[in-house]
Parts: sequence; C-alpha cells; structure tokens
Amino acid sequence: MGRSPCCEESSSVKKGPWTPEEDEKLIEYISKQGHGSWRTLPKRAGLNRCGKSCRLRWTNYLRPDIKRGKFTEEEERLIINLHSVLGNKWSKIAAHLPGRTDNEIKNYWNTSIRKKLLKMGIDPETHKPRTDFNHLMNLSQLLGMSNLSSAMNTTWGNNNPFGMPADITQLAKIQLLQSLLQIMNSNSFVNMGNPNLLVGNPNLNPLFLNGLNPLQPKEPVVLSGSEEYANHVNGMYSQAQSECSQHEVSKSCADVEGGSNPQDPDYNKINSTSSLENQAEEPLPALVVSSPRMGTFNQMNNGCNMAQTFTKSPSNTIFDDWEKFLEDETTGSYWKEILESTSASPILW
DNA sequence: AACTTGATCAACCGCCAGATA
DNA sequence: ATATCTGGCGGTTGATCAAGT
Repeated sequence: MGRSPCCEESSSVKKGPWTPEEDEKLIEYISKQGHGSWRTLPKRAGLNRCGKSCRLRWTNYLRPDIKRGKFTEEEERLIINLHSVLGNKWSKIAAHLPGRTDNEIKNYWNTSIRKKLLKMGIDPETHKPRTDFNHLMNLSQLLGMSNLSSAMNTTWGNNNPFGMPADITQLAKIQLLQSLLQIMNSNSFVNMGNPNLLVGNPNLNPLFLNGLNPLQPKEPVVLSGSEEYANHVNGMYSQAQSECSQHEVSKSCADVEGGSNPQDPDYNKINSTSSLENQAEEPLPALVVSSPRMGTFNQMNNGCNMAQTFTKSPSNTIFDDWEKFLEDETTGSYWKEILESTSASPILW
C-alpha cells in the first residue's frame, strides 16, 4: 500500500506560510468546536488548507499554551539529558518541557545543541566522545597549520602572514589530546571508572577543572568558545548524572504521556537501568584532557595499528603532530614533567 | 551598498502504527 | 484477515534575517 493522501487529491490546497487571517479562522474554529477530525477541519473552518497543515499550525504555533522565546539553560540541560535517554524522540522530549513543541526542540537541537556538542568532540547521537578520524584529522590539520605558523613566526616575526592566534593553537592541541585520549578510552586502554585516574595523581587531575591551562601552568585559563562550552556541558552531564541518580530522569520519563507505562517501549530503558545510570557505572569521561603517557601511547599504536589506518594528512599524521606537540619547547617541559612523574607512579591505565 | 554566508525556524514530506471498515 | 484511513512523528527544505566581507 502506498502512502495515503492526507488531502483530497483534486483540491489545490494552499501551502506555505500562514496568513494572520488563516490563523484567526483556525483559532476561532478550534476554540469553539475543537479540532475534531483534522481531515475535515479545513472545510468546516473555511480554510483552503490540508488538514495536516492545520494540525501542524495549531500544535506548533497557535496553541494557547505555547511558550515562546529563547531556551533557558535549564531547558537546554533537560533536553540534552532527555536526549541521552530517549534519542530523537522529540515528542517525548517535548512532553517534559511544558509549552515547547517537538518541532521547536528538534530545531533547537539541530541548529544549536548538536553543533556545540560536535564542536566539543561529543557525538550528539551517542553522547559519547567522538572517535571518528575526520574529527581528528581536522584537528591534526589545524595543529599542522599551527606548527607551520610557529615556524613562520620564528622566521618572519610579527609579519608572519600565516599567524594564528595562540589560543586557537592551544585549543587545537587540547582537542587533539582529548580526542586521542577518548580513542584510548573507547578501546579500553583507560579505566575511566577508576577514580584514581583523575583524583589520585595530581598530575592527572582534570586539567581544566582546576581552572589552570595545562599548557601554561599557573596561568588562569581564559575560557572562550568551545572551552567555555566544555565546562558548561561538563556541568550539564555531571548534573544530569547526579539528577539521574536522584531518579529525576526516570521519574520524569515515566511521566511521559500520562505516567509510567510499562507498555511504553522506552519503559524498560527509562525505568530499569537508564542509559544515564549505565553511564554512572561506566561514567562519561569528563570533557577534559588527562595527561598522556608514551607507554600507553605506544601500546595504542601497536595494539590497534591505528597509525596504519590513518590516511596521511598533507604534512603528517596526528601522531607526528603529537610528537611535535610534545617536542614543542613552549609546552614540552610541562608535559615531560608530567610524563616523568606519571611513569614513576603506578600505572592506572 | 551589494553580496555572501551562516543561523534560525516554520512548514512540508513521507513513513509508520493504530484504528476502523 | 485485509485494505484503507487517520493522526503522529522525525527528517528535511526553503524563506528570512543578521552578520560579515
């Protein structure tokens, strides 16, 4: 069976933006008669529109309880939170945000949140760190440019036409580090569940959480762009996890469309061990950089043959960038210090 | 001022599942 | 049991606007 037409085949119903007059007609009709059958509504209301179009206009725009304006931080957090549990079930997510429509939430996700998460190296579909090589290659190329830029600076000084802002360079380095570690995490090289990893070793402390720039220790980090958002999202995730442990998500999800419903396909997912609760067992790595270890790095390199799977960037692989990065005089001493001190401490990962 | 680019969002399209004949 | 209808949903498109060049 093919798709059934939502409107009379013969009718030349109007499409496109609604006029104020049409809105008025629709509001007046529904407020007096209720919508009844959407299919027959347009005729009854004197509208030359498809029933589907009327329903959409009403539910997404004209309904009296629609909330307008920017999404609040609280709403944004809730959306990310719910999306991690429900996925692209916009209507179910919308059920938790009074006055917000599924369409609005979907748009907001696609235009804003999704991009922010991607920028942060988080896969918006899985809510886990991205490990795709394209992302790494982009960082690698950025890093390559920064290396070139440094070289040019050395040669040309302030007249370097390829000069890149220092914070961009550092951001690229940070993100590259983060991505590499995320790959290691996803390949079980790192036991992120081990609290010692982040807490036990002072050098392995989350590098951003203490507000210090790992590349320039003792200097406060000037948060801008994605770093700022990283902290923001970090907050969201940690709060989401804590809320989840307080059953907020389970509770709110169970309330979807009139309460906990064991027949709801999402019921088990939501009410048993929710994915967020699973994350509590297998917590999401914080959006921070742990310090690198050459031992593990080699292990990764050998164990996965990852370097072989990389296509070479025009100048080098990310491992070459890594090497350059570690050799970089401006950052080298700090990282060498970390490497030395961590190699002396028990292997945590 | 003109043009380009990117972001936003209302609206449409097509599929699906449940209801009904 | 099957065909058809209907409402709902998620994905996508395109118009509009703002910011940048």
